Amino acid sequence: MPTRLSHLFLRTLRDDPADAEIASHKLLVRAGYIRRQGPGLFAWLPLGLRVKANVERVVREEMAAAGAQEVHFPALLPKEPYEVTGRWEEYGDGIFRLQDRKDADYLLAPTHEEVFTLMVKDLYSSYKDLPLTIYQIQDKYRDEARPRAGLLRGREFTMKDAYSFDATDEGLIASYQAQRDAYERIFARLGLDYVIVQADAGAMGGSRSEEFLHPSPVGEDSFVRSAGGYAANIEAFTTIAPPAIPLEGLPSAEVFDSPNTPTIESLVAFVNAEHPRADGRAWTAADTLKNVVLALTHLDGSRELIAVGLPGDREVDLARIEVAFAPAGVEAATEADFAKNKALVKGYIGPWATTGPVLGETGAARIRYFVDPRVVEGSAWITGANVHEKHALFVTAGRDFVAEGTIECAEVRAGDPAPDGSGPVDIARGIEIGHVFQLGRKYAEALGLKVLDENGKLVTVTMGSYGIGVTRIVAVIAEANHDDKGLIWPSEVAPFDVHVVATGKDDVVFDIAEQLVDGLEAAGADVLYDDRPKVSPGVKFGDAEIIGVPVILIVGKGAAHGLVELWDRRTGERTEVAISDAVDRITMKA
RNA sequence: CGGGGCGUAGCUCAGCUUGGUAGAGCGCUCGCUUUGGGAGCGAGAAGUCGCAGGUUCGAAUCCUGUCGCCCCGACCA
Repeated sequence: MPTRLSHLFLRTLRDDPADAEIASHKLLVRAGYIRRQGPGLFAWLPLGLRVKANVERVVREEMAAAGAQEVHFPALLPKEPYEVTGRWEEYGDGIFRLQDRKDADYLLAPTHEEVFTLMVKDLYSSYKDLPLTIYQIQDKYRDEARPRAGLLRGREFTMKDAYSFDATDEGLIASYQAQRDAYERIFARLGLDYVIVQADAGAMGGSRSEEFLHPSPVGEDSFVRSAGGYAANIEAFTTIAPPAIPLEGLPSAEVFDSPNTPTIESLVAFVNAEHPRADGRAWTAADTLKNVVLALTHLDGSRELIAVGLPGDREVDLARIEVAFAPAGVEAATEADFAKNKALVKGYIGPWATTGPVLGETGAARIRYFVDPRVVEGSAWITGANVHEKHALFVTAGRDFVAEGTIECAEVRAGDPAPDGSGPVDIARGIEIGHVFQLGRKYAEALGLKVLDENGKLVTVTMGSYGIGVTRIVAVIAEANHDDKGLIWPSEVAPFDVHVVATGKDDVVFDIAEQLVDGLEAAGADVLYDDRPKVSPGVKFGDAEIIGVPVILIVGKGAAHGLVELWDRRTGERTEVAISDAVDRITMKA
């Protein structure tokens, strides 16, 4: 049966909704695919549901081809499994929690590693049962601090999440590769550009992790890539450390007065004026060591001050630092923090003083100290002397101070060298549409998922988890496929194969249109039929454009002469065809 | 959580400075006309002006509080 526009639950809107910023959000609402229900919550209308179902169909087909089996878990789950793995606490405010009538704690699952693991533990106990990959397409819930951009970041969203279970490391690699390959096929079929980037695996506790990013200026993820093929999420980018310098013969550190130089800029100007370099080159911000005091908030709520040292020409990147300290939170230290720690002289902090080390657990400030990878042994810096209006020259790493370790704490810049030697990187924005993880044994260990191997020994299963954001993909496709008139769906996910528009006041056009609709349906096409009487052609054409079915068949003024028009929504091209040829032309195309 | 903005009809918004019976366009209903690019005329339905308190003879408008939403940042598999 064709879908008749006269009865379809749809109202297209002439104005952009006031709360929408990006094209996909505006158009999906205006074209009647979705409606907002609350912050980050959307209802799906008939058109939207069809597109979403098409995305899910592609995912299901490729999951099946990759040997994954579909299951379905509740979105509402008891907290216990999440307590065992620590995620009940780790998620903090990030999940929706609720109680039943007996006050037992539940959550709306943000992701399902725990219960998949437990289900496999319940049913399987032999290596012969593995490998196994199971998946579901299920709504997920996250209490996002700030939902935004319509479907791109919602608090309820549909995700395909797959989990692989293997007895061996080699098995995990194969299972991971099978999902990764499936993802490439899925995105190719959906016509979506993507870049596979190295991701930070730390938070999920795994060994290898890659994200599929769709490059887009509205994306929330920054990633870097080099012409030589390196690509990484900016949080996973690693800095090449320069070679260490032998300490012998290096000049000693010397403290100097530096009145009114609380910033890097003022300091550089001052040393160039008062302590110029012997070699004639001017000092730059990159010669200074900037020490920034941060506060970690650990899972138990305790607060720990730390310091990071990095070249003064770089800003700190808190997101990259978070990776190093996950799951602890990181924020800049407050005035109160400085007030409590007298050894930290704001504006003049350095790792070293004439009285000995200052930063570091054994230093005067008694806080842990980490440095950027560029701060290698033998590198000498201009840095704070821990006395108000005093700095020091030639403070040398490995001699005057020793850091607890190196961490990635500095911003990444376009032009920085890729760690694999493939050249300088540039920085772009992307939308995460898929993520594959080698989880390893973290969850299996915590939940006790073991199988007997061929020697009769119990071994812990190794796992992978693989996500695709289904609702997000609907938005991304809309974002990538529209013009100023409306949506333009790729045929694989379009809500209909063809949109038949009957226009005119003569009953003949409607009779001919009905026959064409029947013919198209008989040939297997999904048809949207604009059968509305007394609606002007302009309105019908406008609705066809905003709805975005790629193939439009206009039955109108030419119908009496045996002609209809084929309208390609993407190119705008209209072709007159004989009524008798119309069905074949369309179904061949589709 | 920090900064900014906004809450008035289904939607997009005006009115608020300077208090005096609630407005427009779109959409919706009915009638007539119109039918290849969001049509015309006429007649309608539709709003606790986010909420609560206060000032006042009188509050959408002024004051206080509060809730919500949007944007930027922070956060975010």
